[in-house]
Amino acid sequence: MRIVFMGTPEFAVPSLDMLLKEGYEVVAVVTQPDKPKGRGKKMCFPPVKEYAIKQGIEVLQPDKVKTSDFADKIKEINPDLLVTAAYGKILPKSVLDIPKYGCINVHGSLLPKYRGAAPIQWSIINGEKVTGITTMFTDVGMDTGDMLLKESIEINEHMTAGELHDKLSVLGAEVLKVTLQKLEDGSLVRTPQSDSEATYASMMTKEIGLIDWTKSSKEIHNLIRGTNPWPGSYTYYSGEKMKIWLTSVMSEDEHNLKAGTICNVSKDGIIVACGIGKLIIKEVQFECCRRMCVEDYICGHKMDEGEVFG
RNA sequence: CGCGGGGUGGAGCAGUAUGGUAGCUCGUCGGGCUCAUAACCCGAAGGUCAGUGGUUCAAAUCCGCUCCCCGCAA
Repeated sequence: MRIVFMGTPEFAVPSLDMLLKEGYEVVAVVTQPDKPKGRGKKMCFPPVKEYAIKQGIEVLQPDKVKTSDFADKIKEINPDLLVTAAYGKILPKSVLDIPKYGCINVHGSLLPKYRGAAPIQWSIINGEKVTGITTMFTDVGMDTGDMLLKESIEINEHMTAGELHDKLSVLGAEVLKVTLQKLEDGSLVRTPQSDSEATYASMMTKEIGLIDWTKSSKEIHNLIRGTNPWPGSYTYYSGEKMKIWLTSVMSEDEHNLKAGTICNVSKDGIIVACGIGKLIIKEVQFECCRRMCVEDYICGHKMDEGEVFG
């Protein structure tokens, strides 16, 4: 089976890897254009491109996919199937209709929940206990196509978005593998999504990471792990931006302290009063410094009880 | 050449405008106090001040270059 694989970030790499290991003929890889990245504004290849080059696969990086040029290029390649995984652009019907089997997408949530760009982060931020992978036939909407297979995975209360991402990217490859086997033996069943149950997971931005201390300790803890490692959560301490990497919920009881008040500072962590409950901060990072645990931080810095974050 | 902050005993920091004995908090080790301790008291070990070249009687400090870390921006 001739496959064109479309994907961009790290999440997509295990799926591409699986296709090759299973002996599928990946005739081209489509990925987003190179972008200047990092401190020196160096142009960087997307992870999928890095991988594809190592495997000697042709890489296409169109600026736009809703052009007849791109559709023509795919027609010329003439694949039997398109596989997408976190490609980052909505494909037009003119492209989706080209392969005889259509286009299969790997999505990092249990659809129709968390359609969109950042399902992994939002499922943690919202405190979900379970999420998973859904494979689906791609249509012209945003993750709205008919579902094929689902596999769920538990989220524990300490898991970060980064950890969940790594697990889901591997699970995604496995579910895709089974999906393709069923496609080939004709046993795939399409299940339409219930639009009324759909939710959307918008793209992550830095602003999402700003901590609102009037929320509960649990909600804040979820925000911090859901934005770890990117974009990260932060607050302000005496005018300086303070990024918070690691926390745990200390209590969920009512209290009458002002939200954001520092209750205790010790080498075990910084205890902060939230709207409801208290949170213990264990790892922080200030601008210009590397991230460090609170025990290290308080060695050379002052932070007193009664001061307020935010 | 995108902007900016850093690299100082094991950890986190001060010292750098005005060159002149290596300093603070913590940890470690030893001793003391205590029913006891993560608390307190006394003492000790531990540093080619990121590297490199230069200026100087003298460089953590001034000048040149290199390496590494981080924030913004993408």
